[in-house]
Amino acid sequence: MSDPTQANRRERKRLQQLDHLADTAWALFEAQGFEAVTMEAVAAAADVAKGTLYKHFPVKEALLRHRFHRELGAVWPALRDELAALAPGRARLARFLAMQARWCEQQRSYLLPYVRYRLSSAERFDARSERSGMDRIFAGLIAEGQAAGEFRSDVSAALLATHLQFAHLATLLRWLSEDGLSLADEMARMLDLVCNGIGARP
Amino acid sequence: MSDPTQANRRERKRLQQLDHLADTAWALFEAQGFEAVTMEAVAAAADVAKGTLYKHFPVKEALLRHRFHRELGAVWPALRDELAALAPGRARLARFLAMQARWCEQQRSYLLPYVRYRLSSAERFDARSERSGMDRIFAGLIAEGQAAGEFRSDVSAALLATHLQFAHLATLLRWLSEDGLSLADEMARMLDLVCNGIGARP
DNA sequence: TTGTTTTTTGTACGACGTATAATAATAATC
DNA sequence: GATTATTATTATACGTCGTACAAAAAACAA
Repeated sequence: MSDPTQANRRERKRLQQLDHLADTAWALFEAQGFEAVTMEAVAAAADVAKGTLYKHFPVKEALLRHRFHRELGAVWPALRDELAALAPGRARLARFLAMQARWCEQQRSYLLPYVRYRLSSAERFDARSERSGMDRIFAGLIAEGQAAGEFRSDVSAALLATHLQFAHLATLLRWLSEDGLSLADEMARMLDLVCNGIGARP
Repeated sequence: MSDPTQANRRERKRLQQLDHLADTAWALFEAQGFEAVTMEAVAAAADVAKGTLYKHFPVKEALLRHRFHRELGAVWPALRDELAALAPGRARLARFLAMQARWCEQQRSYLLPYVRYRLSSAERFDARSERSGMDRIFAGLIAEGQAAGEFRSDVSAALLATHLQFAHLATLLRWLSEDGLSLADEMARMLDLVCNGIGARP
């Protein structure tokens, strides 16, 4: 296991299996709904033992996460180019959130368990754990804005990003729980709150 | 059941039972730790069937919630008087958070499951559900600040309060997950972020 | 090939939370 | 005060989650 190319092969195979598991799970979710699909069913459909499934995806919501992460990864490069045309900082953030909102509207049925999962899992605070797609993107956009002087720099970019992300998740949760809200509007208001704060302008 | 005094008696008895259940549960938690105590054990210790316990406390964390709610209710009147001496808005909020931080430090071991529970339960967005102690207090402090012109009024007090509360929970979660942080400091910084936003001051 | 390490498997387990039919307790009606 | 209707409680069974672990299989190194 000292050979690096062997280790890479191993890792590539592992990633393939992750995709395989997440894909079969996704097919079941679409057919029967997230709640109705049990982990055993996913394992069976993927021709894998329960324990193996759990090893790679310790909770059911992690299957959603993998899928979303991959989807985001696929469109991110193009998105990134489009954002580059905008001023760093708030403008890019606003555009990103607007696009994200459209995507969320299509994933609405899977979003509630996912948002809950993200909110209650503390992994994002573990410095050693790899940041997920959204985490990294938020962090990047914040850091850019900070560098451009659009965001305050007396607080670390990581903390600002966390702050933004919680507000983001909270907005999603509210949108999911109440009817008749426009997600794009709510996201725009959220960004306004996060950037300007709740204090009255003097 | 049309007699209001009968209904009140009923309700009083129900509340007593809630307290009884939460108290016995709390005793077990202190003896064995939250995770180690099963719901069946709580039910047995309270001389009640499992189903009854679940009827009143649908998830284990709700037992913590009841306890915390009651504790807060006990000290709130005095706290409220003390806060009244301060200017409405940010000053009161800052003081309240500082006191809350001291209390949280004593409850640290129970706080992680509780914070996770609060974050992932969407009940606070259900307009029909009664707001919990902290919810109501945040909402009140925000509304006071809004009335005094310290907080912006182009956004509803409810939304501002939600924003604050998520930031609050996020800060708790971070404090619980990382070592060596001063909760009071983190709360102060959080309030600064919430009030002033992440945008650079012009 | 042989020996070693890592992964997968199968299965059992404890706890959560749900559901339900039978039973007890409480309120309302006569 | 006895009777009926309502509501709360009980006991129990159930499905699922997520964990644990020993046995088997696969991948790797020699």
